[in-house]
Amino acid sequence: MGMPDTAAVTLSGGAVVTSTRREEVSSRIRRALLTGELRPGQRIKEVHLAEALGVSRPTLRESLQQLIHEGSLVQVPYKGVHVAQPTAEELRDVSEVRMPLETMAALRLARDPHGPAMRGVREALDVHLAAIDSGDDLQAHVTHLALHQAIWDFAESPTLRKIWPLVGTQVQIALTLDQAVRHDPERDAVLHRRLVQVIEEGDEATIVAEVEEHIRRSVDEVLRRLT
Amino acid sequence: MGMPDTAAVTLSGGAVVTSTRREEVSSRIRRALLTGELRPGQRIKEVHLAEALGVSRPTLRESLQQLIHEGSLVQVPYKGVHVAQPTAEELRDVSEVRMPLETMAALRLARDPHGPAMRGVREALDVHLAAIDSGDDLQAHVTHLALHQAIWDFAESPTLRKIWPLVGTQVQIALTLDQAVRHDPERDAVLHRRLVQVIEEGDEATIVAEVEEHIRRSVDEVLRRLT
DNA sequence: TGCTGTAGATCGCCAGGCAATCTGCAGGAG
DNA sequence: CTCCTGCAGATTGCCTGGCGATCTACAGCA
Repeated sequence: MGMPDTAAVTLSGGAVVTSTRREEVSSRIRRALLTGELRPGQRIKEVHLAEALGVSRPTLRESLQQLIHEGSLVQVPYKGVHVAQPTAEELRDVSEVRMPLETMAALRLARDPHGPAMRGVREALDVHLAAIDSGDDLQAHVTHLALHQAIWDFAESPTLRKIWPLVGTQVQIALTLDQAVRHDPERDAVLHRRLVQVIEEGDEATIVAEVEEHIRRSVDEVLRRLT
Repeated sequence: MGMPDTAAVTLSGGAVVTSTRREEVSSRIRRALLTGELRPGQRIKEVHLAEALGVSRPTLRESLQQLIHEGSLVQVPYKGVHVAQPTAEELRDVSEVRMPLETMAALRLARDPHGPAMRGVREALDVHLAAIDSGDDLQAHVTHLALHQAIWDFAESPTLRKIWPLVGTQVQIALTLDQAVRHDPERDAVLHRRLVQVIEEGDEATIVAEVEEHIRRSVDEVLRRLT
């Protein structure tokens, strides 16, 4: 069997290792979007980026298709690809869709408050809290997104998992803009701690209200900064 | 200006004409999935399909990435690409997510029951009814999907529009399976007529109930046939 | 009968290149 | 002086041809 060594060889590459180059490239670009290395509206030149990533242009283009479909990137024929730059309108729209779905995810989690899924979410919360304490703004940002993604992921719905990128990246891009100006990490900690706790306690009505409130608050905050 | 002749040349190509070859290929494959020309589980061989479509392999691969992301196709590294074949579990899951979203779309439409959006939905309904009357099963199938898509599209939410493919293709693949066995078109006509009418009348509670009922019924029917 | 190994098919990826299209800027008309 | 026109450079869309990696199937052997 050829599996073992394939896995062993790639252990020191970085974070997660994907089996194909294309996936690797996608992850790297996603990461760059997270860290703000690629900024909203920024133009992407294929040859340049392909070279920087050490892959051929066709392979890069396949990767870009994925990210374009997720909404992180936007493609205009013969003009090129640029990082998405959601308008206030679009952010409101995405949050409206996000509410019932994240609520659904939370309710699913609440059905087994002490199972492995909920443990995974708690863990994501802890990591986020630790990042906040450490004072590393970038890390706080990344783990913040990871916490919300964990809620979607651990809900064990393949459909929700497929939808998350569409919703998550818009949120992420908006927050990335914000990131430098980010303040009041303490409040952030309190809010997320409470969110997770409410899910664990499992009262449906409270969960619905809390998730909606959480999302609404988050969007409002971003929108206030955009205007 | 170089636009006019570009448009003129392609007038006789078929339905909608996309500016890039890649998009053209994507549409064609989507269409093939709709008509059942490509069946669930079927393996796709790149060279073969590229040749059949008259494009190069890299271009086809870019197209495939899109469809893979939409969930119509599934890619297994070094094994190849095949048409998705949702399990009963996945179909239940997708319908659970579909309910709140299609409900949201319906509620949005109901806010302006006589506006252009609702008119578009009505039109889609009429086309569907006409197809049923004509006795053309394939056309009935296609317009059925188109009607539901219209509900999502005319809700004017960019996020819903982006999510639709993820949800719609699963439904579509399931229904395609079913298509040959499809019967009782009269009942289908009644149900969809009622669905649209309920939305037009605009009572929120009724809409919520009707959409949920409609989706539940549809999924149950497909699942019954699968087992 | 069950396992191993080899050959063919297919995929992942690359290099290099050509035509179509967009963009920016210089030059001429009003 | 402003606005339009036309050209050159940059960039994308797409193609051909090809090489190594990996999977699958079948034949030979224990």
